[in-house]
Amino acid sequence: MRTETTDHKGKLALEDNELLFGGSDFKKIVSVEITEDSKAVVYYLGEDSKTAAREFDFEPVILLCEESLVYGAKTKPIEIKRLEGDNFFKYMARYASSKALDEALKHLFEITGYKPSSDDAPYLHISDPVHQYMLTSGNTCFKSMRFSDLRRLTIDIETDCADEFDFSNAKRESDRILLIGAHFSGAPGKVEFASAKDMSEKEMLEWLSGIVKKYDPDTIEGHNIFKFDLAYIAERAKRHKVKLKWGRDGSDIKFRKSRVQVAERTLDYTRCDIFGRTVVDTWILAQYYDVQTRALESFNLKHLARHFGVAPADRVYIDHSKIKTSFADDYDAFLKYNKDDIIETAAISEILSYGYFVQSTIFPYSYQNCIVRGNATKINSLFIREYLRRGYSVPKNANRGARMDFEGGYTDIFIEGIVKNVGHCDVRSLYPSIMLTYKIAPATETKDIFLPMLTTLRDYRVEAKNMMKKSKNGHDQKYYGALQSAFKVLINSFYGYLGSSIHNFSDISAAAEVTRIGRETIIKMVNILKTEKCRPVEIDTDGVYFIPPDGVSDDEGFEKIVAKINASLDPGIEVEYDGRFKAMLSFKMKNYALLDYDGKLSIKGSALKSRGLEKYLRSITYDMILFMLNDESHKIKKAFDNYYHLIETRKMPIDDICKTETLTESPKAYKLKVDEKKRNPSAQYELALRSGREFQAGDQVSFYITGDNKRVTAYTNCKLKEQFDEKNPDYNAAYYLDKLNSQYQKFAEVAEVPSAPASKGEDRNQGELF
DNA sequence: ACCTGTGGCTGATCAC
DNA sequence: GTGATCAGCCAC
Repeated sequence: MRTETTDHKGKLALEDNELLFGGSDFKKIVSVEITEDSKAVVYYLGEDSKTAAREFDFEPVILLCEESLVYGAKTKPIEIKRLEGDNFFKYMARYASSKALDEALKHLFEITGYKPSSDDAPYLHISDPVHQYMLTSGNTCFKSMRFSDLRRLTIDIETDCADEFDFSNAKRESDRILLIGAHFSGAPGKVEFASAKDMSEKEMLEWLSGIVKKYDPDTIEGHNIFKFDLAYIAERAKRHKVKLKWGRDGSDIKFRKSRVQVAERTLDYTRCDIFGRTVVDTWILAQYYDVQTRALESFNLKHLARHFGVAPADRVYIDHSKIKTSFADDYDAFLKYNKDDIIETAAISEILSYGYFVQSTIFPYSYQNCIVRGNATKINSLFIREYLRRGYSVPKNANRGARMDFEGGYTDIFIEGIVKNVGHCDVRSLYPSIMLTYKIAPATETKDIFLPMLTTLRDYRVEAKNMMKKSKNGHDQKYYGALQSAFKVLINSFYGYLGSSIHNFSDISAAAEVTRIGRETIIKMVNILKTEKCRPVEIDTDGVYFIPPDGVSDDEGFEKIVAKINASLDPGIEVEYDGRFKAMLSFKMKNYALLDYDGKLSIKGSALKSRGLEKYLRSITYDMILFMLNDESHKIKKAFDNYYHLIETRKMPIDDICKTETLTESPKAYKLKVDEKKRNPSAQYELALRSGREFQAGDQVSFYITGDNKRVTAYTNCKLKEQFDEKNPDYNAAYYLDKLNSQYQKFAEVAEVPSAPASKGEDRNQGELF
């Protein structure tokens, strides 16, 4: 392993590690596809910077627990291999073609009664042929490539439909595409247009197909491209009988309904596959990003561009309801608007997709699937790839069906209220460190690759971080940054993989052991802190906030305390001092706010900063906490009165009043449940159903409450934000004032301010306003 | 068709 | 009113 050296492009020569990057040395692959006549087409970046293709026979395999399972099928395998060891899947049958394999699958279903997709089947068929080919060949995408080598085409369309998110409008005769903009990464900053001003819609679609052919992109990218642009384009193409032959083999683009899991959310979308290319949707990338950071207020492009600081200085914004007028009356602004959208999308994509580009060099999945598949699923493929490479049998999941629960991290709160001079320390990578230190790995993982892989990842991450620091140019710095954070994601997913119950090597009792040691470790930390006369404030899983003894008020003092903790913990378990804070509001478990010595406030926890909270409530919460931590509680009342007045007179803007919620299931699924009394009705779904628009799981709905009583039933007294009329504000002031008041009351005790704010000299008790 | 885990807080709804 | 339950969001 040449981890110290770099190749001619300055990349770490990590890619030689077969455990992580697969056993093939086929470099610069940009895409792998399987054809109907069972050929694997490998597209790669050739010496002349042009994309070339090589074809191989695709001989699909199937794993069996018994050799005899395939006896008697119409087609015979060309090879049956006995895999070593005694894991459940002991035989690998190889077939001459996909067609032959299909016959075998049919036979297997007939004799076992299990479908290939069943977890209980006595055979294992990897249904994604591209994945299977990569898995068995050891190929992965993008090895020895730079992100800038990717040929990326970013597109965005403007249409004259009334609802910018509803592609179903495309079905209407009257609807049409007004503009298509396209940006190729090889010509940064340049956007080409096809406009309804000088082309028919049919010609515009043909123009776009021409652009795809001309630039031969590896990726086609866009914001909300799955749910809007491609769906709309396909619908209009159907109408004009235009074929969208965008595939590298000249094939049509293909659609199918799919879903992607993003933490607790499931997003429905229409997946689009283009032969030899990858579709990248920044909307989906932003969803993943938000799970890690919880920093996004909205997933619209305007908001994202501002968040990532990529909005052009002279950015043109057009209210979507005015798109048509702008097209007719202010065409230059219209073009600039589309161009800005595209430039921003390309920039956001570069930031958010880099990590998946790096992942693609590791996992035997297409770039597209590296984006939409979960981490545990991807990690699973590493084990299977390596087991098969060694000719070793593969276990079947031990926990199927019966889900076992196990205990997680320890969380506690010792002091509630405002505290000053608080330090924080945490165990560096708690769960991975526990797995490595105490050698916890899946029981079924007999070839002993789980921990070595984890060690390698950890070492590589350290190295990537060093390289990042040493980098002399922005490009390298970004690359190593993406690399180290991709490693971090993987490292952290190993524990989740153990605890999952659906993968081949997952092992819940091992996961339970990891968390048990985790709890033991953090309790030990707290006890040492107490011995050192510190007062713990709040702990959560791997870290502690604590007040030091009197007299300790600088980093050195805190570091000494942390050193004491480290001295008592097992080698391999390292505690890091993570900084100190001027003041802290310890509110509830997992809910607190920190004021640092630069005066910056950071807020954590769903009770204090949830997107489910209306903006004005988030805002007053922030104000109150900031005042409290700065010893300016006397200012709270005035702020409260301001908010109160704005709501009372309905001058508070609707953006601050409305609530935005994500539909976690489709309105149809919701309605079924409500009808069967399996769930309660709720406003966002009722509005989605009433709107007439086709909402899907993962879509967001912004709405507000109407009526004049503070105790109205929300789902019968609500309107979409779009229905709001500024000139005739009809939100329920009493309802929102009551919420304002409750929020105030929550903090009144902590802040030691009057418990009943008198806004207009009225008498109020217990915070009751009405 | 898709899936890393547990723990905690809050608001909305409904049965009692 | 109160408690139970669910859904949604968030911390780690």
